[in-house]
Amino acid sequence: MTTTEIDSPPKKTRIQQRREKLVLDCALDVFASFGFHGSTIDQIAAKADLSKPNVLYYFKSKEHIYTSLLERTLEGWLDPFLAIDPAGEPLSELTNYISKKMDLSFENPLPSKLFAIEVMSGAPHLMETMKTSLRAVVDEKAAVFQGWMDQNLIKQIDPHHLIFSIWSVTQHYADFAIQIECIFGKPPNRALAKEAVTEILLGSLKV
Amino acid sequence: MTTTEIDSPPKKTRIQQRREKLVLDCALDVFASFGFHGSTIDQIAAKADLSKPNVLYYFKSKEHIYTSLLERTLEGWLDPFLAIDPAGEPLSELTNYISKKMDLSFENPLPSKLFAIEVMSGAPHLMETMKTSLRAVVDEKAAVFQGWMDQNLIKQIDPHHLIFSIWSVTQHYADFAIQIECIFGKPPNRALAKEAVTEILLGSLKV
DNA sequence: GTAAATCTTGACCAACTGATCAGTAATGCT
DNA sequence: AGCATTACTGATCAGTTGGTCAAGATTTAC
Repeated sequence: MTTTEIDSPPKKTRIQQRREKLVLDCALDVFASFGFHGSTIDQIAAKADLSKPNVLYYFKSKEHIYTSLLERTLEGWLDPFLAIDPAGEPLSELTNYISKKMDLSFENPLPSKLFAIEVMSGAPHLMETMKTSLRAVVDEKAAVFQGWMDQNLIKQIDPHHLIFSIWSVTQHYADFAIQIECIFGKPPNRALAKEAVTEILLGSLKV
Repeated sequence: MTTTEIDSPPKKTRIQQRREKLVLDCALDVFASFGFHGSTIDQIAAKADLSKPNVLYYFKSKEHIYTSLLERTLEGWLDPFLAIDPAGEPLSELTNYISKKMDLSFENPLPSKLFAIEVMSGAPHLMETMKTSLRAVVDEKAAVFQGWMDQNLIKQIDPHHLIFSIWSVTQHYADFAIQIECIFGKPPNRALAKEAVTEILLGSLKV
């Protein structure tokens, strides 16, 4: 009569929780560099300091690791995007969104890289999500942007392409961090990057 | 006294030329989707309709295919960028550059994807090039942009980040073509995309 | 035509891949 | 303590990988 029966399907041990998180963290590191086909369970196991069978004790297959990782990563992915407030002041909402995305790119670039490689590999595990939920979310926010434009709060620009532009530029600082560092000869000044990017992306929206 | 002795080192047979090109074309298709580690010689051979040993007859290893491909692709890569004329009218030069990059992304997206995956995999084969020649080229054009800004022909924006933004947005239409198609439910209207992107990227530069 | 050079292939190899399994160690529970 | 569940391991397997090689087919040059 202790803590049984509640939460019947996912009765996770403490070790299970820790190990699964450990494996997913290490898997993110590997998959975000080499994609699904280019990564091996051995790489993940080595990074997690576990034996390969032990990794497969927590996830029944390589694909299960990958899909679990995609799900977990997807969870927090659209949060800043969804947080854009239709009732807020357009330019400050967009500025804030870009700021959050740039912070994410600098502090936590791996999820962005994971998605990028998945999409470039043909998106076999994300296709359905993109065609349904992602599309719905994008269309919804595009409508919000369009509303702002109709009210003449910002200039007229195709809202979908505006979203794509913001995504591509901000995530570029995650996906292409190495290239940027090579060209600068050092890691970029984050504040400067954020400022420049914001001005480039939003400068044309001011009425 | 026919066509001998000229071009002494690379005395390529007609078959050699054709086959090497065929292999590289097919390799581009494979490597641009799965990266170096995720691709196999068998995939390339199958796509080229050649046997694996036959592919290895023309390139001694998988890595030789890959590096040859990177070299060949890099050749034409920076051409539009280098073609930006310091003496030209800034906004039309930039508009023209963006137009060319967008056309490339739509018509020939694979080179962009190839580079993207290579960079995200840690750029093991491009590191030196990026730190030297690419950096030099970017710095040179950044100086040109800075010159335009100093003459007040366009507004002040950090030129390096302007270059990164243009690259990321235009190449996004190559690298993330699948995602864009999922969200639109169909391939995007190219003219509209080009127009929107140009306005977003350059709108803030108008004096 | 024919001989030399080029081209192509099937068979093969060692290393690695994802995955299984029987058995062992550690842990949790009373 | 003692027992059941959970956690972990080495050995192993079948399939795939990059790469080799000797031998045969084809093209080229004269």
